[in-house]
Amino acid sequence: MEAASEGLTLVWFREDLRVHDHAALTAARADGHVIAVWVRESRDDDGLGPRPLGGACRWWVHESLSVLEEELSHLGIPLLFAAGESATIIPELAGRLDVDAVRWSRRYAPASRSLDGRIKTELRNRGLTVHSHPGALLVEPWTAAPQGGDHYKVFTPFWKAVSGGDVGDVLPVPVEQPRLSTGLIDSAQACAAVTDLDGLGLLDGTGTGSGVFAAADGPRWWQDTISRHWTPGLRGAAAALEDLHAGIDGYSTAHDIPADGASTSRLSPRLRHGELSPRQLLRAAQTAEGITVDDRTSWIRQLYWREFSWHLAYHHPDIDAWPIRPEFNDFPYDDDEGALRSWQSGQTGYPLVDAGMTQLWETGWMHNRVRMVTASFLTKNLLHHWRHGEQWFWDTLVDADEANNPVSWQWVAGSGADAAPFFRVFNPERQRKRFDPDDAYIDEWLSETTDAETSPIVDLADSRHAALDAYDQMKSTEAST
DNA sequence: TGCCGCTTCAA
DNA sequence: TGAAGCGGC
Repeated sequence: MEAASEGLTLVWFREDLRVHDHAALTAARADGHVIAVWVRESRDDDGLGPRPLGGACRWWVHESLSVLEEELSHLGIPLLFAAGESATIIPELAGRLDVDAVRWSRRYAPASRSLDGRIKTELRNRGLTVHSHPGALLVEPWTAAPQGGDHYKVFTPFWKAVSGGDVGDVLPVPVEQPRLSTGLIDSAQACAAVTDLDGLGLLDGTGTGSGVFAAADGPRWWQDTISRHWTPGLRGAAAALEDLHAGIDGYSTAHDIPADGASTSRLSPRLRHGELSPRQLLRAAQTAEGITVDDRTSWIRQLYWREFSWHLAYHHPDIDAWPIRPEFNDFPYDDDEGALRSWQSGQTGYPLVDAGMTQLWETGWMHNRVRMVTASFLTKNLLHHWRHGEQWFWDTLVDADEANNPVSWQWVAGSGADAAPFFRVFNPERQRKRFDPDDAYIDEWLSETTDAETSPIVDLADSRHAALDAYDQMKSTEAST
């Protein structure tokens, strides 16, 4: 092991809000001392950078950052906050702090990778050492490809090819460092973009699409409600990890049941914000005792669905805006504004859909099976473009990420590479009977009065036929061009 | 990781 | 009359 020198490294935290299993932080500590920064990034003129956070994620990140600041402080590492364009802020901070190196965990969305590449070049031109480290994924997207193809388009071959590989060991929390001089922090704060956590404005407003509710409930109400259901940051993540065994046990049969219980592990926001690493979860799942092969395998499979989504997102720029199958550009969507509002506010008259949309609004999270049902309802029964649903989920889910969210919507809408055939239209009444036969989930989220007062906004059989007609119309457009 | 309508066949 | 099996969408 290398002896620690007096080097100073700036570690740029992004979607990796943890101090364990953090390759960039570990490497930086091995080189000497560390100062950390998190930037609320706005996209530059070229549209580079991460997709602006939705409302629910802004709340989560605000809370999680305040915990991360504490955790880093226990290690003697100051965490700086800044808002603006990272292409300007990171080099300026590196200069003012006079660091020797800059390190970060890789991100994989094309617009973010381009920005990171640009920043890396700029820093190297100034003579700094720069390293990006893996950590957000088990499989680097450029390392897996089928024979004669550039990337996998179907999950099962991807899963067979990449699962079972060695992912290495979980890294421990680095050892504490001596306090850095206050003069150093002062020089960073001379940078105009540097602020404190509240100064980032993450809690201002409720997000782009949530005006639907804002008028009735006021802008703070939403965050206050969501916050009753989650504890972002270290303690919450550790508790979620302790529940992992219960989450895996019985998973292969129970994961389709939306009613509250131990049927799902609710780890998605932890992964989204990097409070837990996929490697750590994989290791924990592999070593959990008293678990059947079926349960273990189907749980780990879900981890790899996330990998597959990022694999697709890496290879498809603008996956949140354009269909992977281009013929869906000609799909005759209806896009009725009132229908969208009814869906968003859980007033479609179909209890499973309305319960799901209510759970989303109240908690920032929705059970996966219900996500599929509500998404099918919007894109097929209401004939809305999947992008509108994707944007609503982006704004309201605490686990919305740039890959899973658009890829899953495209999967349901039929425009994805490995998508469900379009004619698979979920029937929300039938799904309700199959997966919530005792109304446990419905009763959890819908009051009897709302349930009874709302009459269905569309007929299931008629709207299903209309969707199949629209699909035929798209195909005939395709055939004639 | 469907749904529907049709057919068959046993009560 | 309805469960069960299928093929088409």
